[in-house]
Amino acid sequence: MIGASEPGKVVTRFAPSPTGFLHIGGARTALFNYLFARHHGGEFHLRIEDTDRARSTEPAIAAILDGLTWLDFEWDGAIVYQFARAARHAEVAHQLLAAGHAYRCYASPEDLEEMRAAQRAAKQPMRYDGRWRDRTDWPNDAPFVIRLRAPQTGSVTINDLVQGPVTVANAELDDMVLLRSDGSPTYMLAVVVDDQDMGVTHVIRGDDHLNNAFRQLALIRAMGWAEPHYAHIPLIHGSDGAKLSKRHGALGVDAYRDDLGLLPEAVENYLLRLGWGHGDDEFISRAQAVEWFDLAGVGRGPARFDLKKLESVNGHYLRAADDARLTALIDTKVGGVIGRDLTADDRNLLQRSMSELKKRAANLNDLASSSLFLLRSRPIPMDDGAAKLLASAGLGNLARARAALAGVADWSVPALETAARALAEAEAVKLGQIAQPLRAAVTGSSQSPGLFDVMAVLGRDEVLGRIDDALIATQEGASA
RNA sequence: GGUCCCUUCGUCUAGCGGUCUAGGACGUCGCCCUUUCACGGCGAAAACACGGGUUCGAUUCCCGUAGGGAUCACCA
Repeated sequence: MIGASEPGKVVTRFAPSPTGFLHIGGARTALFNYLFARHHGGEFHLRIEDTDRARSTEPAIAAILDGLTWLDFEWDGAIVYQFARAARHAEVAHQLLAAGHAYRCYASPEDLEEMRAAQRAAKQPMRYDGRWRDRTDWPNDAPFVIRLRAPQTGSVTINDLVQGPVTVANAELDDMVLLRSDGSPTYMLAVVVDDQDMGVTHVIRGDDHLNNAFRQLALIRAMGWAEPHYAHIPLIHGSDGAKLSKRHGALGVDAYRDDLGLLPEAVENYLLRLGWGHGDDEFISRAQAVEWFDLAGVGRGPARFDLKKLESVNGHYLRAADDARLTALIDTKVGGVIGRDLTADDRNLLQRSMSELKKRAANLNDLASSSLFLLRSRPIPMDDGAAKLLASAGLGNLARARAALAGVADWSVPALETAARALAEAEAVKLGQIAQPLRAAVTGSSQSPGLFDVMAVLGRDEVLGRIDDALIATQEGASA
């Protein structure tokens, strides 16, 4: 036993193959395992299935751990590396062989390919035909594999916690390979032995493994081990209903963080609601998720991935997030664009604007780009909308607005607004006639947070300076 | 193709025989708020795949059909 556990305690595990990044489907499987374990006060373990030496990589392992850590799915105990346990797997295979529950098969890959070709031609199901099942006339030095002597009659029913009772006839299953001719264990053997040794009580995984469960059960029964509970959750599909691929956002979770600028709690909440629901609740905290999560509520059909909804959920969490945290999260993004490290003053400026900025952003990238105008040095760049506003407003209005603002003694939001409104009234124009050109001059854009809020945070000198910049630029543009 | 599984608005879902004139959310559209954009508020269009049963009564139970998915390696 390598996974410490008390009798009756729930033990789950997440067991990814380190052949690539932690993708969104894997993250959801991890989430469900994590939540189920925590809900029952049990343990959540992590096992890296690195038996495929050709495809397993160190960077992939690092990416998986990084993703789980970012999502805050804290695992219990030490990480189990499957490859390191190969000797134990082989030991079980030989135990089975000695007990007569497994046998040597000397069929070569070519023999088997020939067999399958014949089955294909005859439109028969392609299954190992058991040709070595009862033979003992073993060639001396020929390589062989060890196959499980699986039951051939009757049927097996799994009471899957998600799928319900599922029955498969044993005749549908063939004798799977346990130990390869080079002595290495197959996945089927390794999974069963590791789950057993780790004390896993609930196997929660993608439903691409549902068929495997029946064969694994045969192995478990041959060993006389305790049978775990199974829960096979449907895979996530792309927006077109096809299997999730890179086209639909089957990215590593690091891409959700770095490229899409999403918050981990948003990704978690979205993943939780994908295939599972709790009444009409849309926003569910970690604590609530732990309290409410159950496997029976997981849908049996594949759910489609919807980036729009994920972004919407992210917007919700962004608006709820702490201003200092958000400021820290966009720090390097912003610094990269303006071409310098942020100063303490910069950060202070960002943080004081954050409550307004975050209402307008769906992700951290939007948040960072919408905050740039605060930190840019004069003269700040004008976008097309701003240039158009300034050109049509004319010099007079902007100059009069500047004069009105310059006369404001107390540089506060209400005082600035009062001054602008007074000017609009005196000129007999709508406030927008005054505010829009000002917005363009001060923010370089036709869209921004509340103008008076912006002016208040930027300060008198900076605001008047920016207006002067715009006046000069407009004058030059008009005379050119 | 064999086996297994699934099927409520475009999408995620609520519903677990009568509460359904089928609820919520995203998206879409309209209105309000308003100095812009957002946020927020209000409202609209939008679904029980189809056909048989069972039942006094089916979105809910059963069986077909269609559609979708998973899987059939000395890969995991």
